[in-house]
Amino acid sequence: MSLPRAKLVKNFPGCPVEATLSFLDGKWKGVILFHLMQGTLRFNELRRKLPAVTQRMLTKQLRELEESGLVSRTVYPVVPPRVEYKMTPLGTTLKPVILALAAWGEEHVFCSPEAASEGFEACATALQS
Amino acid sequence: MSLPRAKLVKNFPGCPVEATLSFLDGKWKGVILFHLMQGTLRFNELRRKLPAVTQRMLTKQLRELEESGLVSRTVYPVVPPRVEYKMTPLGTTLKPVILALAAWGEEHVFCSPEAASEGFEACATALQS
DNA sequence: CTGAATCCTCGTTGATACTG
DNA sequence: CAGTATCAACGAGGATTCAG
Repeated sequence: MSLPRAKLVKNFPGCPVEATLSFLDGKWKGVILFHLMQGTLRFNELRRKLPAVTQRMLTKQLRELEESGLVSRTVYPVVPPRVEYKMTPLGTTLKPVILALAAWGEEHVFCSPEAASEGFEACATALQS
Repeated sequence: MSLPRAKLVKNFPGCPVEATLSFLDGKWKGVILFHLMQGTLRFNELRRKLPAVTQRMLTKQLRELEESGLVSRTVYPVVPPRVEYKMTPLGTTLKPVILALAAWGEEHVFCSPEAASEGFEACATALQS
């Protein structure tokens, strides 16, 4: 494996589970990663995927993901500005983890038809390939 | 599946990943679950496994895990008090998730020989059975 | 469109001491 | 041993405004 190691921004953890969780810290990183698994997204596209997140928070979490080396940020020098976010190669190694999280959430938490109809399951299974 | 659904303590999430993460929220739940995967543990045994956590926080996180239905708490009416914590059947369904988190942490975060020598890998693989 | 800069609140966490 | 109680501090996160 020649991938760069994930950068530990905060204190060194005492356990690998804690280590991984520290990268998903904050309230939105897991969800951001989940959506970026499906491909590159622009800033406002991400905002629409995360109806509850503040602009400020989305920016902040994205910066932290970038600093961790899980997400890359590409700025196109055009007017109006265009900024695209996508997973880095290191970020894609988190796919099995995100999928495990999503699968458990679907199986043991979600129950409403609304949630089921949003296509989480189809999305997740499609990403398994 | 006849298991009870995990109880959503806080706001209803908009995504299954967020849902699962909400159960691992707080700084220690993931690690607690990781250690309880290996079997029942008493309160002070858990404290020794989590050198950095305060007594107050450990109690709080355990209560939240109990409220979520992931961990059970058994009090033995003896002197001195004896309280045992173990995963519920629902909690054990999180094993694949915890293992995924642990595996990624080992692969992409940990690098120090000290950490490696603590037997995380051996522990995790042993639990796969 | 994609942010940065402020200000402010509220919850989480730590420290410490006490108890059955 | 396994907690509870209380106080204080910090910082994550929200609301709002300004900018290239």
